[in-house]
Amino acid sequence: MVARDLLGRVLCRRLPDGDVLRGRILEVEAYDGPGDRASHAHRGLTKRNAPMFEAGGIAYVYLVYGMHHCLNVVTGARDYPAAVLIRAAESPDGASAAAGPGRVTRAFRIDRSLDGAPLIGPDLWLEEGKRVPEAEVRRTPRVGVPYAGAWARKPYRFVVVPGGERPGR
DNA sequence: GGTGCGATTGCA
DNA sequence: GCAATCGCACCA
Repeated sequence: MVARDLLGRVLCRRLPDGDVLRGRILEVEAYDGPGDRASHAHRGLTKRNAPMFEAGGIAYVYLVYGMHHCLNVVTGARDYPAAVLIRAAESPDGASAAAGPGRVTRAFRIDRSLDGAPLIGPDLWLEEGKRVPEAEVRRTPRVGVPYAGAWARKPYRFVVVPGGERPGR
């Protein structure tokens, strides 16, 4: 599964001033296919979710609640809407972690100008990182989608737990 | 052309 | 517990 393989990869972002921010991905959620009721794509192609219907390898960035951006990695084939929401990553400053999709995009200065951008640079890209061992991967149901019925309970959320102990949240 | 709400966060 | 804040999906 692509979502699980994104854990540990390094999210990289070049700012307008040339500085580069990096941080390992620590938490993701998968949204898979038109039938996934938790996905923005389940009602079909719209202006907002259009990038999800493109071929994988690009970003899907949208604004939620009028104040927070969320970053997704589009993973499906063309016309098959699938994406992985980046919910948490190491903070670029290396000190703390950015936990929560809105915090990740804020820490990396990601907004809708990157919607649909290819994930192979120049402003946003992914690098290989140390693979996260299975012992440190936790699977849980997704967050914030209680309206999705049975789909809300699918264990499509992947979290890196450094010690290999205790599920997050 | 008008209205309601969300893949959230932060503060009371 | 609840307000903040706005693009856009949906209905008329």
